[in-house]
Amino acid sequence: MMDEIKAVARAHLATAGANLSLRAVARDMGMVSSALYRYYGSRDDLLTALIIDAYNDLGESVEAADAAIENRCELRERWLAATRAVRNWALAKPAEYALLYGSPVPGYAAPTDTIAAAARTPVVLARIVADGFGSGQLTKPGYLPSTQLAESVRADMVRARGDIAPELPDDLMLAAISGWIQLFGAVSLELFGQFNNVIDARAEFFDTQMELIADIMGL
Amino acid sequence: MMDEIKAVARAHLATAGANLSLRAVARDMGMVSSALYRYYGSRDDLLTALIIDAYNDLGESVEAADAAIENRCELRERWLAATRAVRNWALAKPAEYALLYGSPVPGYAAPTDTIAAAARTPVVLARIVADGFGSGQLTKPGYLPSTQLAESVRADMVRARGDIAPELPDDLMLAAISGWIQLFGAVSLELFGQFNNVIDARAEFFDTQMELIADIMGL
DNA sequence: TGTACATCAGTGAACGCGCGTTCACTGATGTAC
DNA sequence: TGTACATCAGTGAACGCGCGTTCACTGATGTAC
Repeated sequence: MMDEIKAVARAHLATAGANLSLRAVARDMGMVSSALYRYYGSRDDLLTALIIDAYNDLGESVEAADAAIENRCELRERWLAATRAVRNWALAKPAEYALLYGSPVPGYAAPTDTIAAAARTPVVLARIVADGFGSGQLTKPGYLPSTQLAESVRADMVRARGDIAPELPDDLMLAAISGWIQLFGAVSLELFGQFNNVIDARAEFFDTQMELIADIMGL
Repeated sequence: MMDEIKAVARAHLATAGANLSLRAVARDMGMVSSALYRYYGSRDDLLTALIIDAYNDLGESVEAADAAIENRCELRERWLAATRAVRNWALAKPAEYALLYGSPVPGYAAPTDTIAAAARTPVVLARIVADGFGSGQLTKPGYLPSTQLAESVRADMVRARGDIAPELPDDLMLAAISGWIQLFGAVSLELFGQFNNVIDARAEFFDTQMELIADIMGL
């Protein structure tokens, strides 16, 4: 059924990148290409389903990694566990990572259905900081920026913390977003080949970066 | 001649992404597709030429932005100018940015010819830190990590600073690389759509991030 | 218990298009004697 | 000044392949009477 189609399509992503071919998927399933139209209205619909699945799969991994830290006050442990989960997921499923965080697929515009699934991972990261603030354990980032926040950036921070952590101060929210950027920057540069001939000790290097940004966040 | 082919191919990248089509390029030039083979041995050769050109174009922008800061001791100004040049270039040429820093093109392996061109931008960034250290102005990062560097990461730092700044201490080199990650993380997340519905004040937000990381680097 | 009908997953042919690459060739230009 | 030749950019047909999507259809299964 639909799940089997997605499974085969996922396998194809791994070799063909985002150039997903309906005919190739059908071929692998021993079907004729037109049969897929009973399940997905078009190639883009299938792609959307794959993207949502991938966001959810990543989100679940990260949620599980965070949840596995029993002492919820060990904020740094939670941060390290969650960020490692992102990297491990990306290494295990590079094509799906590229689908989510790589170059946009030409001619494909992600529908709004994807945004809830896309938010799961950032929410875990934000929640770590919010939990720390909520318990009084974390009152300010480990490093306060020397420059003042522009009003427009402040407005973005207000919206970004939204329902997750409405009471979180701007500078903590900004620190969390910096961590988010550092995390996905590190994973993307590694996966997309920019570490070749530069960084060999990749897991250790990643940990170093995440420890550093944890310091900055004050975890 | 060859430059005109590349110019047309670049225009195609903008609409078709990395799915560059030789036939489409030839069509736009009013030629027959086989004529291109007089200039490029294959589609991959053309792609390689475009990648090298793009790395050089970006590198030149960044070098020029850095060089425009007359007082070479204004390290923070140099850092902000160089990083803004990366972002501006990426916004002006999103398809070329995606070609360099986005998902790898399926079935294409970048030849080693690209690495010298690819290094130009990182070299500018590293040189800013190295200049600061060389002049005695910058002796340590603005924030010292709480954890010790693993031996394997230390070895990568040694190689990474290579000929650019052989005398640079590990922690400064690491800070520079963190800046590199933050920079490309911020640009990639913005360009690849992860800021949609999250960050609106993009230029200001980018500056905020680059100021913060400049603090961390000690600039 | 047996017949008539509806459902619906999957077929196969077709439409109209795309692609990279090869290969023998044309025909204008420039050079050598 | 005029002819013979070489160069070489670009042609056009072909090979063998790919694609997404549509549409009338087959044929097995399950349901209703």
